Amino acid sequence: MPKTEKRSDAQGHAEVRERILDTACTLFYQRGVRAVGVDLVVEKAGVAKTSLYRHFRTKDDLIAAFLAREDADFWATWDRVAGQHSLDAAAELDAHLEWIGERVGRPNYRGCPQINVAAEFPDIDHPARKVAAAHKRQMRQRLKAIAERLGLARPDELAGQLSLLINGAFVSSQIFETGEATPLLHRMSHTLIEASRT
Amino acid sequence: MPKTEKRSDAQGHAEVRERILDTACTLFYQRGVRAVGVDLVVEKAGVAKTSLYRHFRTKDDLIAAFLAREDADFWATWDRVAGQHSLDAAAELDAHLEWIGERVGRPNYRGCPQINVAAEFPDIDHPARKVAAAHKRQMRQRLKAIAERLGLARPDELAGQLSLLINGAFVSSQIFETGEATPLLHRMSHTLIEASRT
DNA sequence: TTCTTTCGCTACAGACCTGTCTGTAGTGAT
DNA sequence: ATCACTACAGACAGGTCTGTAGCGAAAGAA
Repeated sequence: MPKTEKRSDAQGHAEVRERILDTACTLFYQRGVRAVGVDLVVEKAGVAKTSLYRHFRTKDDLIAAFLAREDADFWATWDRVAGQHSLDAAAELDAHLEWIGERVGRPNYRGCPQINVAAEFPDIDHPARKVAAAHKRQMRQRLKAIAERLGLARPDELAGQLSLLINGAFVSSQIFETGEATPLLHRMSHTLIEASRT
Repeated sequence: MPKTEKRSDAQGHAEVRERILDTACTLFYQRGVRAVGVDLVVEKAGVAKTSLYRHFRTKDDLIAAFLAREDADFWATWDRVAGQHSLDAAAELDAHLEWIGERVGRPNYRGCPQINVAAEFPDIDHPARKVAAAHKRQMRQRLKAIAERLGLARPDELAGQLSLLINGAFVSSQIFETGEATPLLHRMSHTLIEASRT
């Protein structure tokens, strides 16, 4: 049975990669990227260091893969929520602000990974920084699409405002009390949209 | 002449400390704290490593001193601007958003140092994190004082909104074009204040 | 003078970093 | 059976990190 064997091999291969990336994501996010060495990732993942360097050319590539996964997870949640409000752009935006506000209020929340990595690595040519930049561009783009569906005169302006709002929520979690973020986001968003209608 | 001698000695002593802290501030902000070793600080400052460790017990203390200086500089600018608008709270707030917006639009702007250090060091007991937390608390407190002078019903709510606004501007500089931040801050601030009057 | 302090410089200890290399075991393919 | 591939384990190279110690020079204090 060559097919199943081949499949099991490919599965094993991908599984090791997944285990490394899973571990790296948790450690990088929780402790910071520069604070975590590859030796720790290898140990916690229970793999050989050679395996890590087979799947990721350098640590920088692993960091980029970390942000790419966070990016994918973020938009997966976004798309799932968006799918529940395909007919009502205002409700969709509220729903997004709802889960974002809930997320930043979690106990172990440590900010947006994209922003954190950008803070740690000044070089904008770093592979991870390119992922981060693309993530923030897409954020503004998606918010603009919502603003257009709302029928506003200057959708890009509102998209910029909402981007600033969300990024602000990401980094302001410390100064807010539990459950304060979501209603604050909702109220600000409604105010800005209402003002944008004139 | 013991007095002048003593004075010159004390001046030299303080001058070395200043040179170290100046250099550390520039390097830490421009390249990130973890990316800069004490050897580099010592070399760029033109001092001996022993001098650095005479004035700062550990690198962590130097990082805290870095944030404390940034904090002092920030409020010095704030106070200077506030002094020009002692009679008009609305004008004062606009003026603050003006210089903050201008600052985040500068070419080498790399975000708020307090936020960046918080991203690099997860431990909230780190001496630098305490400085950062106090800085953000004071920000909200000062904004609340302005909201009170504006005669609003819920000054703390507006203070929270404005804090989020300013923090958002600090980390969103990348997605804005040159000169976009200030008018955006002004428009959002005016909208939120107007809505807060009802 | 002599004593003390601080300075810059150099060297060092011990730990950690990234990335490579060697060697061994298992597994599927031919 | 032999080849090709991947896995784990561990040692290693070469560099960097923080923090300490010893050296002589400069300069004020006695």
